[in-house]
Amino acid sequence: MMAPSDSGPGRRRNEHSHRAILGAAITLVADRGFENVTVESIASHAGVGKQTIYRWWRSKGEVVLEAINDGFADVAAFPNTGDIIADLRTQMENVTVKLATSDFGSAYRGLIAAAQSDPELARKHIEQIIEPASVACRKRLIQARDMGQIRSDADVQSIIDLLYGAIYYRLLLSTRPLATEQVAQAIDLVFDGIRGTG
Amino acid sequence: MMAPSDSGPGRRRNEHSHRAILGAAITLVADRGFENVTVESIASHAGVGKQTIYRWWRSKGEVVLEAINDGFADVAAFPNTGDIIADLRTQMENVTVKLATSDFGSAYRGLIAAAQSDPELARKHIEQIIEPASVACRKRLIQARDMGQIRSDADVQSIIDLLYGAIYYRLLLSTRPLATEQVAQAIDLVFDGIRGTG
Amino acid sequence: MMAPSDSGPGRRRNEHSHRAILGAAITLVADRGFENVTVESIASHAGVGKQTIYRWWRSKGEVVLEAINDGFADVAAFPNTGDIIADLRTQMENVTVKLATSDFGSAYRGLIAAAQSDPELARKHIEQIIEPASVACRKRLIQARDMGQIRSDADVQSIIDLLYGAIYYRLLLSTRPLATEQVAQAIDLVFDGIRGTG
Amino acid sequence: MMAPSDSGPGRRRNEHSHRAILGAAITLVADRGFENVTVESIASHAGVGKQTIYRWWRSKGEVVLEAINDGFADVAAFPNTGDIIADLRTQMENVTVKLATSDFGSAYRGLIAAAQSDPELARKHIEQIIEPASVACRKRLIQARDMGQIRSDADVQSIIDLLYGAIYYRLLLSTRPLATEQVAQAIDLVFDGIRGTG
DNA sequence: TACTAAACGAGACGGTACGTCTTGTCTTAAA
DNA sequence: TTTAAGACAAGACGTACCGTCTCGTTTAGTA
Repeated sequence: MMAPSDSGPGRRRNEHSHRAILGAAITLVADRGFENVTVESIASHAGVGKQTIYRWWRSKGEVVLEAINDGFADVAAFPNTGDIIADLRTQMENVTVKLATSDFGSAYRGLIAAAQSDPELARKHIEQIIEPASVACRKRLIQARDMGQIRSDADVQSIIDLLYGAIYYRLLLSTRPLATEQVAQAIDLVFDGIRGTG
Repeated sequence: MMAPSDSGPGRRRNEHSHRAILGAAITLVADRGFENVTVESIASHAGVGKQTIYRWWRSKGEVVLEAINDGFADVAAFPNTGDIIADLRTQMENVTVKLATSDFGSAYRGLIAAAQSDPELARKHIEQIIEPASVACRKRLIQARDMGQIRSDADVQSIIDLLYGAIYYRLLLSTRPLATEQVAQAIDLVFDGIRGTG
Repeated sequence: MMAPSDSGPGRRRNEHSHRAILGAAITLVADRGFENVTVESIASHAGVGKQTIYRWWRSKGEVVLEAINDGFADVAAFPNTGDIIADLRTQMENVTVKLATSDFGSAYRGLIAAAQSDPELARKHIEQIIEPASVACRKRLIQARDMGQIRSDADVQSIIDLLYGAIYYRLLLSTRPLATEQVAQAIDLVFDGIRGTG
Repeated sequence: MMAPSDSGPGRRRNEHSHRAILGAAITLVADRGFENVTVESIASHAGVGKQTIYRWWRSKGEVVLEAINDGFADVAAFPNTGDIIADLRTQMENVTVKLATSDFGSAYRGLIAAAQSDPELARKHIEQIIEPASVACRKRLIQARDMGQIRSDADVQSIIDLLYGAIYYRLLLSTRPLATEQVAQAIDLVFDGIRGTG
């Protein structure tokens, strides 16, 4: 999403159309799957001209990225109860539940697929979704490490890759449904490897 | 790829065309990226009619799947030196190196992306690539567990998901290049969690 | 249709297939219209390989030409009662009735259409259908002229073109159905112009 | 050709492309023959997308119909000198000369052939070309009949069918070239049959 | 009784065009 | 000046047939 012109002459961006586009995108992607949604179908569903979409987004993928990013709002805050193991478990479960929601998960899979051949979209995906989650997780892990809750020699980024890797692997590469219990087992194994003496 | 008719009347499948198609697919995907390759371009590069592709494969994705599967041949055999930690490290490193090969890795990313919106292709990907690797890994882990090299209460499938998850996460969701050292760090963490008393 | 090899070793032409092909051609053309019939559909309907059709005919048009030529057999003989006016009227009515038969007429229209862009087919059509009819008509007209039944200065070929022209014009270029009464009116006008003093 | 939207929003039809398409159609049909021209070749010759052709015409045949109709403009007006015989002779000669022009005649033969298997195209051909010519001829004949120049009991439609039939018969079903002298002979015969006492 | 040769049903092959779809851009009239 | 509508050039889609080319089998004559 581009920044709206903050001032100057000319008609301002129509917020109603903006929301209608994001809404149509999410609805259509849920209905037909990411690949079967076209910019034209989003435009006609939103009662908007195609040009209005191309004016503010580079592609269908970026529309969906913005819509999905909104949807991740409720798992943005990393819990901090003082118990790192419990907090990681909570957060990973929240993320898993979110992704296991079939409409949302399927839209997100479509977005990730689109990003494989669109480096700019990939960059924005990392920047807006992956990195923030990673940073929050890293911050919490470092705090825990400082408190001795996890081993001081464990590489923080590797822990993050293991935790999220287990979830995304099941999201993208498994015929089995993504379930919290399964993910929990993998997480527990990581806990066993990283537990500190504190 | 369909099974060739074993007998009966009619002209036989042209193996030269078969190989030319797989070759053209790999070359083109490496050159232009999966999304920018069309069935038409594969056909014309292979000196073949489009129908000959559609006769034997359902889509571009399935052609690339067959070509990629051939390419995985040299990491199919799971090492077995008796030392599970060393064997896992070797295998994961081999897989990582394979996927880090930019042409191959990029083709494979395209295939995985295509499979997100084509359940039949996803099924074949799992069946022909993911499952065999998973089965080989499981077999080796169970043997190691029986020998006491890894904890008897560790869930084998979870271990597999963690190991492969860490690799695929970096392949699909990272701007950083996929490197063996990085993957190795994650693997070591898993080892710490699963090491047995043997 | 090509001539069969007159001697030598080798399997002889299969007359059953020959008839099955002509039959399938007529049936299919009647069912779907000339343009919607393919060599493949004739072959599969006749239970015959495509090559067997291409071995004996140059194209779909030539298969249909042979089938149609068979169908014209019953209007081949020109009546000769001594009264040229009555004979012409009889013959033109027979031809009209034949062409007004919807299956036959529609197949024949398809053949004429195909001949517009296939000079070889056009040549064979003229040679096998148009010319024989023309020759028979010419012979009868000349005999009548010699008997003084038609004007001696009337150009015979022009009479033929007028008579057949009126029929074919209605067959090929009219939305109105081809009917004997209508054709008869035109013929009568020609009679008025050519009547002799005998 | 469809009627343009009379108003409302949206880009207007591009008249330059419209003319380029008709021009390319005529040129190509003259060059290669109707059957060897494809919608794709018209599009690429006209520097136009295929969709722009399919947006305004149902088929190649309808493009050519429009182009041919333009070409008939100079024989649209039926002469009226007061002498019906002379006028008919003039008009029939003009039409013959037009159709004998090899490019134009060959394009028109292709159109008539296409119309044999496309009832909608046939309807438009009749409506836009055959009927107007027929109506003009009928009007002139009725005026002549009223003036006693032709027999009052002659069926006007039959006269028209004879005159045009003789021309089209030679256009579509003869190996001999279409020539005015030949057509003239047939017309004279009709004149002999219809001449009135005026 | 073999051998040779042609025709057969089946069906894969390299091509070409089809008519449809979607892309991202451009043009218009209304608000 | 932005909007919705919608035409535009481009080009890939997957399908249908084309006419040719194997296949392995069947049928007739030589030999």
